[in-house]
Amino acid sequence: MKALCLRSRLKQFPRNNNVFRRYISSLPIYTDTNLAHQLHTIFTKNPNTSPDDDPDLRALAPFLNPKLVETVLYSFQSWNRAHIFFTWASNQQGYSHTAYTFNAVASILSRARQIAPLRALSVQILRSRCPMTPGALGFFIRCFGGAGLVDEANVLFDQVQSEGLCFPNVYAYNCLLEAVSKSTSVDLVDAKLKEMSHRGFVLDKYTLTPVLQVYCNAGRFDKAFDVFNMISDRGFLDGYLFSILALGLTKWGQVDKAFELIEVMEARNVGVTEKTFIVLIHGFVKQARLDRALQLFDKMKDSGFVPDISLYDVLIGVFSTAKELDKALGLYAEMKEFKVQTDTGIITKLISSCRDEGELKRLYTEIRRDMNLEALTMLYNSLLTVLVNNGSINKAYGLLRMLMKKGCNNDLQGDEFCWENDPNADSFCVVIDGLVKAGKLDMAVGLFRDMPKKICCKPNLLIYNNLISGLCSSDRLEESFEILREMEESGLVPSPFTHNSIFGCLCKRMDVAGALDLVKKMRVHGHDPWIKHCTLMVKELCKHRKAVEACKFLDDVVEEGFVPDMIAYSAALDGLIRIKEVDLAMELFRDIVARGNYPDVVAYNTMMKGLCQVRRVAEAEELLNEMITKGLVPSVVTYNSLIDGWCKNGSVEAAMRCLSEMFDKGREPNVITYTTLVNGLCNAGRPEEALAVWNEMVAVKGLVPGNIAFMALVHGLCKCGRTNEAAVHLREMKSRGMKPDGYVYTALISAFLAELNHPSALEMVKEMADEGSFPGKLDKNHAIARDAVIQLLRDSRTWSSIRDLIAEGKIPSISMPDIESEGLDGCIT
DNA sequence: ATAGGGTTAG
Repeated sequence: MKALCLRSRLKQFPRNNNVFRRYISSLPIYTDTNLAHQLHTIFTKNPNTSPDDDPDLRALAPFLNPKLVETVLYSFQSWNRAHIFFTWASNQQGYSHTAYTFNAVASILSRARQIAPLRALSVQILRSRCPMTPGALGFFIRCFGGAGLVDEANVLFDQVQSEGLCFPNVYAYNCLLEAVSKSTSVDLVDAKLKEMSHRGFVLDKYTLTPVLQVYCNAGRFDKAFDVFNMISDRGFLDGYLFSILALGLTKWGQVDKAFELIEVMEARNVGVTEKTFIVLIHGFVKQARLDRALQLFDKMKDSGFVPDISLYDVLIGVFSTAKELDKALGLYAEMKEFKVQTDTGIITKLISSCRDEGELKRLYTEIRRDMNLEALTMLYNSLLTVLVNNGSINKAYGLLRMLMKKGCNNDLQGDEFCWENDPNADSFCVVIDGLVKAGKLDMAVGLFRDMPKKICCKPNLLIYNNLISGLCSSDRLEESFEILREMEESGLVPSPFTHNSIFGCLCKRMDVAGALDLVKKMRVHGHDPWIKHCTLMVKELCKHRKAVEACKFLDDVVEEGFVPDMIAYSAALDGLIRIKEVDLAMELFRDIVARGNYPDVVAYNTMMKGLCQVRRVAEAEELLNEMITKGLVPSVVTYNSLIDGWCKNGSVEAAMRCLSEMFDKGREPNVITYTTLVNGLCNAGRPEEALAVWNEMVAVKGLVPGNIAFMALVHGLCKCGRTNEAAVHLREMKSRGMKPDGYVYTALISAFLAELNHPSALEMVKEMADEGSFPGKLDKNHAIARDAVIQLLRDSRTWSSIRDLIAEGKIPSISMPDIESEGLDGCIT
């Protein structure tokens, strides 16, 4: 009894040494204050020496007794000291812990949430075989429950019984149930309830409350309502039990039922506590039931409670995501009425409730006085963001510039805002980013240069990255390097994005040496160069017929330890093929596997195209078989390339066969397939079949031919001498809004001239001239067009029209001397 | 607050 008394008195003391010392000196005789003090001092002051080596401790050990140990345990501020002392005491000869010393250390460890030592303690208490009263067991179990060690509590509860150390009473059971109450262990609860009734225990309120809690946690409302009714029948019902049930229902989405329960409480005059209101409103909001949340919120106020800031915060938060500024402001006004102190979180939510500039300004006028400088800057930055997102980048820029002018005051003309705050780095970030996105790089750089040299405006990584990336996209590489240098000097570490922005720019410029230098630097930073930039380098080099250099670049990148992917290699393959280095391409293609990549369908397509173009269709066919063997599925592109190859190789039959096979294989031919065939058939002098194929594409397959397809057909028909049909398709093409180019017109004109149909040829020249499609001097078709014009000038039916076109400048590229030299000066006035 | 690049038709 005395020990219990002592413990509870000790617990009231804050863990403060002076207070403790004063207390120690007032202790009654039965505790040796001097001893307790000495032990406390030794364990506090020598944290580094092992207690076992301490001669002073060895001297004190024989005087240990449970009461002393308990006193000393509670005297430590740190759980760790207490634990060390407890362990030391455990090992002293002649001393044994009692349930009370175990409980003392258990409560200390539990409060400090020291799970592992607590677990060890449950083993130790069993091993020590110390007997305990049901009350002591209950206390111990509650320590475990408080630390969340539900299973351990349960096991221990059973073991102390089977070992005969304790026979639990209702209180001990209740403690166990309380420990279990945070869990969803319905089975465990049921088992314990059964045990209790077997033993003839009367279930009281403290039994049934945790039981209800567990049923609610597990969503077992059938059982929960049974228990609830049982509690009600026994007359135990109170607001707390209602709130457990209501909150459980809420957590399981049954908001309406929870709300009904509150109404029942009101009807029965069971007071709903403030905490219940708060917890339920939060729960309703979490369940996205703003309607009920607001209803309950009103009830709460009707009951005379002043809602706390957390409720205003969460409700304003909902209105803020819905962008309902008015409703958010309504709550805010109410909050002020209740004199609830606002905070930054709420101000932030109000700011993000604003949809546009107007709303931000309104908000500013309404809550200006409640905002501190930090909040003002936030509002200001929101305004800048809104402006930037609405495309008013100039306005955002202007505002920021205005703010940068010190002594910003009420005279700011034309603006209702009065900013007395300073912009911060975020302000600049928003505007610089906006300027970069709007392509106003010079302004962005200028603003960056003018950033005030203050800590709050120190450019951050995002600013540097955005600026460097913007400059790089505009090929302003030198400035990017300069800014990168400044960035590093300022102590910021470039991110992979920073380096890759510059790397991409170097690749776009085809600066192979520069790119490789940077890759070396990046490797030091542990940054991978983005392969898409390597691919870009390859593409650009290939565009300039430098496919060999591209391959070398890829090799060098590999040398640095970064292996490009198949896409980069495919680009290189294509580049080699474009400069007719098919054998080199083949070599690379075979080498790719050795580099750890597997050629994919696109790579095969590229290779096959290359072979077909140099009439090595048989090899292309071999590749087709190879890819199928490797489990790759040929695409429409694959077949299209092959069809083209066969057509150009004189085997139109094979191409046609392929077309029907495509259907079988489920690779639906597309416009390109048909166009290729139309072209091939016309070249083979088979216009009827070409028209049939065309018809199948349009009428049967419902495909929509584009510019190139139409031009192939028109050109092909001209070639076959089907000029009139060609002209019909030209009409159709134009009626569908497509614009034929000089190539097609020239074909038609030549064809009409060949048929000696000068009037029709003239029509075509007119159309071509009217559309400004007359082939320029550098155009392959220029000579043909010019010859046609000359021929038409020689014909009395057509010459005057041609003369007019020349006079109007619609045939600009035919120079006078050209015509005069033909001796036709009489035709031109 | 950050990926997405390679292949086919006159």
